[in-house]
Amino acid sequence: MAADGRQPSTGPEAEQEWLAAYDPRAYTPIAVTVDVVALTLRQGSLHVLLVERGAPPYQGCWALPGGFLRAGEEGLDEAAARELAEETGLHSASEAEVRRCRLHLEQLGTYGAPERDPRMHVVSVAYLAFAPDLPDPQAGTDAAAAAWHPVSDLDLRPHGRSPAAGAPADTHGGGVDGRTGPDPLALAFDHARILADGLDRVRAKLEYSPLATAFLPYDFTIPDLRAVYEAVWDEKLHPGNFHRKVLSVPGFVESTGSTTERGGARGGPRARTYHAGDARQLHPALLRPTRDAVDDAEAR
Amino acid sequence: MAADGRQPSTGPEAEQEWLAAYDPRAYTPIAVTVDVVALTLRQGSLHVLLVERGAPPYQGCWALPGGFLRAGEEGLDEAAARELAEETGLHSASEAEVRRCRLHLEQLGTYGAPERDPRMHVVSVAYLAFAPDLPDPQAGTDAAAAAWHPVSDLDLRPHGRSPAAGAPADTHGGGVDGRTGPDPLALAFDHARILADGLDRVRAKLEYSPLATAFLPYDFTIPDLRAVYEAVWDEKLHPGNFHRKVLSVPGFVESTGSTTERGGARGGPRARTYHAGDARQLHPALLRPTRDAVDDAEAR
DNA sequence: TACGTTGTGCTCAGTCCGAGAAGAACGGCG
DNA sequence: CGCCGTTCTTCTCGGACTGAGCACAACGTA
Repeated sequence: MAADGRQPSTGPEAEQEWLAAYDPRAYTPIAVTVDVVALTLRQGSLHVLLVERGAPPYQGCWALPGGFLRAGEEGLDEAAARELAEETGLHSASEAEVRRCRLHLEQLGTYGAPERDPRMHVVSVAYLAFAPDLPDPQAGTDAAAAAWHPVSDLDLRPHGRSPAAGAPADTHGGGVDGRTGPDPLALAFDHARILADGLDRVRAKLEYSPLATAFLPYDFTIPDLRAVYEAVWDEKLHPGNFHRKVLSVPGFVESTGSTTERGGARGGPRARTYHAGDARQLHPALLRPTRDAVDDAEAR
Repeated sequence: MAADGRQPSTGPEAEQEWLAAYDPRAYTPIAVTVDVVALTLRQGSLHVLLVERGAPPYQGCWALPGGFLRAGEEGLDEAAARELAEETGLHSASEAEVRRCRLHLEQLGTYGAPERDPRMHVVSVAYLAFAPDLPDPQAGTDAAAAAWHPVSDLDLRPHGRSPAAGAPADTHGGGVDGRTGPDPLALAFDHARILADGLDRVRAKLEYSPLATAFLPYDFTIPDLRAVYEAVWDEKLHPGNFHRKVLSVPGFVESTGSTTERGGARGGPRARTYHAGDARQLHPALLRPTRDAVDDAEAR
């Protein structure tokens, strides 16, 4: 129920009294915040928008963008959209993109463990956003301390846990390409967990929803779309089969009738362009291959 | 972020000041509640646990069981489990069932529109529970006003909206069997929406997760499992193909080696018994048939 | 005992998917 | 300008899976 009105064993008078006693204003307060896991594709790899914390706790750490829900003024979806716009500078830079629905925003989950913030009990509603490649947040705005980070640079293990304790010792393929940072970035609060949940969600969502198009500009090619799937799933896909499959799913993409101006950077013919169709679900789904290995990993 | 600590354009002193100004204690308070969509199977049809409201608003209406999150004392999962136990009388009746993990509880979503409760801004974290057939909530306990209701008796359209306005005019198959109530029960607050989201979730979840077993006792037969799918999806399934499919998915069910004591109520041989396997996902998934019709309905 | 019901297993045809390959268009380089 | 490697697109083929129907045996009930 929204705010409780129960207690059936007594009359309505005691009911009113009990309700008054439960007025949260008189009790330990709870803060409600909205955090956003904003994902985009840059240079073929998945990036997440982070802000640098300027105050303790976790001062200097990177965290998901977010802020308080404005009580009585806005719903959760509005708050998430507002936070994202403030942090990316989207409001001025490319508001047209938002209007064109080139940005997907959905609720991810809510995190409310009492000890997740040392100051007080904070309930955070996390949102997941997919965006096409956006410009860097401009300095001089709210978003000065915000930046896109490659997901592979981040430490997604549970907090502060050493690799030997509990978690499998392998690096999970995050550092095989030898990126710059020797130790992966740790995130503030339980944001590593939230980000990990967001990544699970986006990986699953690409299978049965056409949301991969949200990572691309309005017009795109099938190889562009394949690059999204390959980046999110971290797997190479068979170009021919992917092409056949995408075109066979009704409502996934619609042809524009034209092609790209030039071929690929390393040669190859021009590709036909498409834009997103009107389907909200993919039937049949675009299942990802070699799920058996994933099965084994999850069963452990 | 959990509680904001940003504002990069000024120094840390202004930071502190700003943080203090955002202390939610000083602002309009927000209440956080936890509501539970508890589903079970009774006589072959899906039922949901509801409580009757004893106080305005929506006095006399049925609502989802729920209550306030106890600030600083419990997380969201704990609060949901507590509410469910209080409302069903599970704590005394069949705690063994809970211990055996015969009850599935997962977060469904969070609802925080400012006007969803007329008294104040209430953010509700909804949970979804699957349970085997539980006894009726006993009178004389917290759960006196609680009861299991067939889902098909409820009005799941958006609030107070007449069938002609906006929503399609068809009854969506909810009343074809001519059940007792002439008009379907309306739920308090936005609980019809929450329940509808829960139903969507459970229907989708049966496809790729083995959670159908959460609706059954520890030992069950394949026809029992088929009955769960048929009730949730509201579709008849092919017995032979269902049997083949369930046994072919690794980790879905494990044979106990024995059979039922008697045949079916209307004849037929004894069935072999199984219990849930250790798989957390179904590979390959158990896709539901005739999704094309669903496609059309969702495309509208 | 007869009959309808149902669990379990089988067959068969259609569809889908992974893998490979071919043809054509393109960029870059000598 | 011609060659070569790259890549978009289409095609083929064999295996796997799915939906539909059927068979048979075991069971409850009349």
